[in-house]
Amino acid sequence: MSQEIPEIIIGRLPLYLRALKRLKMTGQGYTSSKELGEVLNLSPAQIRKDLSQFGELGTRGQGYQIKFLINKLHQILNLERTHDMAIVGAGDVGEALAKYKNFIHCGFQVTTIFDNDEEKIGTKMSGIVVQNSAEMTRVIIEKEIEIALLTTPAKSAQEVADQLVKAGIKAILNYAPIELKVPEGVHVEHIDPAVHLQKLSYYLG
Amino acid sequence: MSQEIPEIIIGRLPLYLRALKRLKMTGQGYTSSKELGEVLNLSPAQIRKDLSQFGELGTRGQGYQIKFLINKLHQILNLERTHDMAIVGAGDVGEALAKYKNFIHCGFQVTTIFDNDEEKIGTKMSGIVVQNSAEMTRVIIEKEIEIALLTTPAKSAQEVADQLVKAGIKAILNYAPIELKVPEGVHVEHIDPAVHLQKLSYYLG
DNA sequence: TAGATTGTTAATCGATTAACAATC
DNA sequence: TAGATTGTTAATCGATTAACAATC
Repeated sequence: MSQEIPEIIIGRLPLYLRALKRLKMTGQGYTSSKELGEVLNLSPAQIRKDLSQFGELGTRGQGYQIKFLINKLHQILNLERTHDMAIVGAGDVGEALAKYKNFIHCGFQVTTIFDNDEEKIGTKMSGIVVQNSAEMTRVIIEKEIEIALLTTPAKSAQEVADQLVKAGIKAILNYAPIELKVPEGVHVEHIDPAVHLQKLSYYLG
Repeated sequence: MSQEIPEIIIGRLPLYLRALKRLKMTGQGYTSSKELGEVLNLSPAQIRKDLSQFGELGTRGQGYQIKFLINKLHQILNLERTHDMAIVGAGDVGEALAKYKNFIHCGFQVTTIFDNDEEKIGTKMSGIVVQNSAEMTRVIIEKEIEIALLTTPAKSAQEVADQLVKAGIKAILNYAPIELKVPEGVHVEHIDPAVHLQKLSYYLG
């Protein structure tokens, strides 16, 4: 049935989900593409087009039932179960992510932390014992970890990514300031605050 | 001369800059759109098109002089001076950003931290005294802070953004999981790890 | 000169928007 | 029935790519 949905649409689904959860808290049962558009600064047409990729999720004349649509998005985005994640790199960024409270509430949890620094191995970070990176492949497979949060320095990021791919990881959230090479079928998202700031800086001119 | 450059192009310039700095470290003097494309997983044509928006920055037959192009991008992106930033919200995310080491090396520095929690006001976070949010407008103007890192809970984010706008802030890096409404001329970039993870999660299905 | 690579035009591709019949 | 709002088609818009003359 469903043929290849454009990545740009997949990227918007979490925003829809976030907005819907927010609207649900206000107590209302239904919303419309118009209302969602206002909340998200998107056009109603775009929202209808995006959602229609996954079937007829609304009702003409009434709009979208919030509860139903949240459920549907959970299904589509594979959020019906919690995903286990590993942090690779027990530096400041790794620590911040280990402490980050929103994850569990969004369907994710950090279960494992790796580092190659002898000083750090065996110590606890946010309640989790830091393990030796040398054990990474084995542990990832054993614990069925699905997602890696890559927080090593740029220098070693590609090497670590290669190991993660070997361990069967298909999803990497990359905090290292470098573009990673990964084979087809492995997905990488990038977060680099400096890149965002430099973009903002342009508009200060 | 230069008429309205598309935002999508501005967003790629920091990536070019990052890649160029990396190439410079290898010691080579020139690069090409082909090489940059390989490093960044972009097409050479796109890189040439993007750069040509800002004049003839390369030399036919030779490519781009790395030093010159880095300089030029610094000019374009307003990175020839350091930008002062304020963190609003002294929680875990705020703390992580206060500690983040890459900023200064990219042309940014955190000079001020605000919070409205009596317990936190007056304490130090990464060497910076947390100030009362009630003083925010005054302090931002006095210290000529240009960029705000918004790390409050979603609940208060819009209200804080409104105050920031009143204080004359034109650039906000928003870590709160909510879309902000800001007037024309104010620029917002969003960072929400959960949104990236939920996108990745789709591809695990 | 031959090889390399830019800057730029035209062609292609894909995403967004407008419009409206369907239908609650 | 009248009003509202979806799902979908067609039109528009903008971004990417291909191709090549210019030129080092």
